[in-house]
Amino acid sequence: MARLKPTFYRRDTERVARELLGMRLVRVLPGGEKLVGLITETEAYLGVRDRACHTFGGRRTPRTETMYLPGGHAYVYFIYGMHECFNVVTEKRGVPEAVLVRAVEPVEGVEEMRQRRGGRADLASGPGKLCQAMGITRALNGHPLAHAPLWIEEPRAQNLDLLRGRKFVSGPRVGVDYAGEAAAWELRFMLKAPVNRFSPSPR
DNA sequence: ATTTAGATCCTCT
DNA sequence: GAGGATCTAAATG
Repeated sequence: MARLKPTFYRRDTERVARELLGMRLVRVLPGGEKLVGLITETEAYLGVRDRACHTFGGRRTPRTETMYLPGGHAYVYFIYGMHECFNVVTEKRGVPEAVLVRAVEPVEGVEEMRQRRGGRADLASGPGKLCQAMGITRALNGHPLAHAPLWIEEPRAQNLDLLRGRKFVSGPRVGVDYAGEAAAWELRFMLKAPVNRFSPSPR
C-alpha cells in the first residue's frame, strides 16, 4: 500500500487533517510486529496564529523544535505527567503547524495493542491511548514518516470509496478552552461511520 | 449516564 | 512554581 509522500504533508494543515481520516497509521515494533490503526479523528493546529498551538506567536523551544521541520515528520510530546501525543508536522520548513492524531481504529496487531493497554477494551480512542497501544513515544519525535518504524499509508482499494466520500464531522478542539478565539475554531475532524466496514469495530 | 478528583512530570516563565 | 492538545476509577444522580 502506498505510503504518503512528503508532498502530502507539505500543504494546508486543515486540509491535511481532513484527508488523514481513513489513512493507515503503521507502527513496526522493535521486535518486528506490525501494528496498524485506521485514523478516525484528527485536530489541526495552525502554528503562530493559533493560540492553542505550541508554536503560537512563533514560540521556539527545545520541545517545539520539530514542528519547524518540513511536513512529514512525527512530533511526539509528553503531557500531563503520563501521556504521549502523536502529531504529524505539516507545511514547509519553518512553518510550525501540525495535526494531532486523536484516535485510530485498530485493525492489525490488535492483541498486542490490547496487552499494551493493560487488557482494557478501549484501545485507541484518544491521543494518549493510541500512543500507548501502538508504542509511540518521544523516542520517535522527529522521525520522518516515510519509512519504518512508523509511517502512514493509503488504505486498500476497498476503502477508497470511503476516502473519496470523506464523510466526517467537525467541531471545536478538545482541551483548549484557554485559547481565546481559537478555542471555538472547528479544527477537530472525526469520521462519522466506521472506516473499516470489512472488519467490524466493537459495536 | 455524567461528574469529579487524582495521578504525575515535563516544559516554560 | 504553575499548568497542561489526558486518562481512569470512583462517586454521584
